[in-house]
Formats: sequence, C-alpha cells, structure tokens
Amino acid sequence: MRKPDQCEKEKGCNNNMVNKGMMKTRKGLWSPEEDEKLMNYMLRNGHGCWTDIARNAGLQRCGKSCRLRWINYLRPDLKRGAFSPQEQDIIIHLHSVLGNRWSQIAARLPGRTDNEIKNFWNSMIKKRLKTNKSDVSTISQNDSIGDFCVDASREIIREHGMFMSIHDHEIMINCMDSSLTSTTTTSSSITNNLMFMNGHDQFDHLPPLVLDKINCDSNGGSSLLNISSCLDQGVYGDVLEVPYMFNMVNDNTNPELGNRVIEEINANATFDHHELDNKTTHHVNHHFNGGSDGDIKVEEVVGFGNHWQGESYRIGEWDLEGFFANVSSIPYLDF
DNA sequence: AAAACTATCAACCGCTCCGGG
DNA sequence: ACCCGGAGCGGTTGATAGTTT
Repeated sequence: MRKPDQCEKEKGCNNNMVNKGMMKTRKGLWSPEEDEKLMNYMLRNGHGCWTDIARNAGLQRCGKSCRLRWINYLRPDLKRGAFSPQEQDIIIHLHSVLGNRWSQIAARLPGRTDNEIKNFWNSMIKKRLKTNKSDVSTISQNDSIGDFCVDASREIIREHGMFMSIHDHEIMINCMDSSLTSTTTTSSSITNNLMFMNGHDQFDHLPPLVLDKINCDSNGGSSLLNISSCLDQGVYGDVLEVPYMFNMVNDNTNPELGNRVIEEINANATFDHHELDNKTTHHVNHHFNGGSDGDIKVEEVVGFGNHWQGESYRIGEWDLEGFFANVSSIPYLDF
C-alpha cells in the first residue's frame, strides 16, 4: 500500500484542472473520510463525469483515482473475501480462453473486479513459477514466455480436472488469445481442425472454433467440456457459449439436450459473418451428432494464423443473444 | 526476538479508444 | 481531418501483513 501524499503534477491523470496546476490532488491510500465522501456522493448522484464527481464530492483526487476507488472498493455490489473454488476454476478457465483480458473475465464474475482477478492470477502464476523452477530453466531460446504461460495454464487445468481436454484447450487458447504466436507443435493439428463448411446455410457464418466442434470425429472426438459441470456451475457471456453449446451437442450422455441445442441452433443462430482466408481444400465427411443427422461436406480448411487478431475474428462478436434467449435452462453465474 | 522473505492487494502509470467540438 | 479530454484497460509498483529462518 502506498503512503498518502500530495502531488503537484498528477501524472497519469488528465484532469484538466490538475494539468493546469489549478488544484493539488492527493495520491496514495484513501482515508475513511475520502471514502465516505465519494460513497455518499455516488449513492446520492450516481455515475457521471468522474472529473466532476471528484470536484463535486469535495475530494482532492483526480477523477481517475475516484473511478478506481469506486470500482475496486466502494461499489456496493462488490463481493468481499477470497475467491471460492468455483470462482477460481472459472478464472483459470476464462484465462485460458481470454488471456489477460481481466475486465472481460471480471465481467463474468459478478461482484469481482478486474484488479482482484489480476492480482489473484499473478500470485498464482508466481507460485507456479516457483514450484516449477526447473521447468522455467528448460525453456528453450525459441520458446516465448507466452508459450510457457500457456503450458502453465494447461497444467493448471489438468490439475484442476477442469472442463476441457488438452486438445481443445490448445485450440481455444490459440484461437482466442491474440497475443500468442505459438510455435508449438500443436499449430499444425489446429490448422487441420479448423474447418469451414460450405453448402449448408445454417453453418455458413459459424466461426472456425464452432465448426471444429461440429466436425469432431464420429468416434466421439474429444469432449470439449463437462456438461454437468457446465450446467451445475452456470456459464454465460459472449465468449463461452459456443464451446459450451457444442459440448452439449457432443455430449453422448444427454442426447436429448444435444438435439435440443441443435434445434435451437437451426432456429436461432445469427452469427456474424466473417470472411475467412481459405488456404487449402479438404473434404471431410461429417457425422453430426454421432452421424445420425446426415453428412455435411466440409469444403474449406481455414488456415490458422493471426486471424483472431484482425478485423475478422474478434472475441465477443458472435451474436448468440437470440440463441440464449431461447435456452432458458442455461443458468447464470451467481455464487 | 528480529531479520529476511513472501504474499497480498490497493493504487499508480501509461497507453488506447472513443466521442465531441 | 484533427485535436482534446474522459473513460477504461492492463502492467507494474510498493506498502503492509504474515510466515519462515
């Protein structure tokens, strides 16, 4: 924690008055009096321009500092205390999908802040780095820290016995974490698993990850997620639905649910259209839902690279609201 | 008992994005 | 089209509490 102090030049705060030297702002820890002032003001007046809030609440703080204090500490809906095991699992899983997008992860954990989650994750990684010191020393020159973190993430998931198979986990990491340019051997298998289906209207606009799941082989492939965990713990948001949804499709233990999801997809899916870079052509006989629903020809193999970084692939663009509005049985997180 | 070490977490910093003028 | 300011994000810092030596 930092000592409260005064600063004349408020670095990092672009408060107009501060920059003009019209006002000295405090930095460092918030006093109880400051907390009370901000809390009272926010409860009375609600959100607005943070610079105005800082001024009107009688605080010698920049708006940015007020915002941070409110979001991370004073907000009434904040959850206190340590993360529950479920929350930890969700964080680990979401991180494997989203990477260091703390705000997006926090958005899926009600009552938790991005700062909290970031701190939790960093301390967890530190612990792991300590326990795996030998592993760290074996990172080759060609390996990036990113690769190492991905490995660590995989290992965490393996230990926790969580949702995904390693294969699927790799796919999701590589698809969704735009910061990674993995050079691991998984890339080629990922390439071979990203399929783009032509000739079937309802699949024309599906992102490759979805198509990959549809295309899982008729022997069952690898089940993406544990369906019972999914339903017990609740999952929502604009990122996870797709894999969870397709696990439902592929879940042999609950064919009824799978069929229902398929129906919902056919009826409601309105995925954004993405232009895909087609590199090679493959023809794969697809056995949807164990092959009982007929074959689907996969015309194109989508090359894997930095697609997810560009305009075409951005997390959160999949419009599944319509779908989920109609799948009322999927619960929301609320620990 | 005290020094050293470690974990936690509040807060800062620099940056990007976006909307308004 | 450009500039400016506010909001928000992720990385980092550093104080403090707890633990170990």
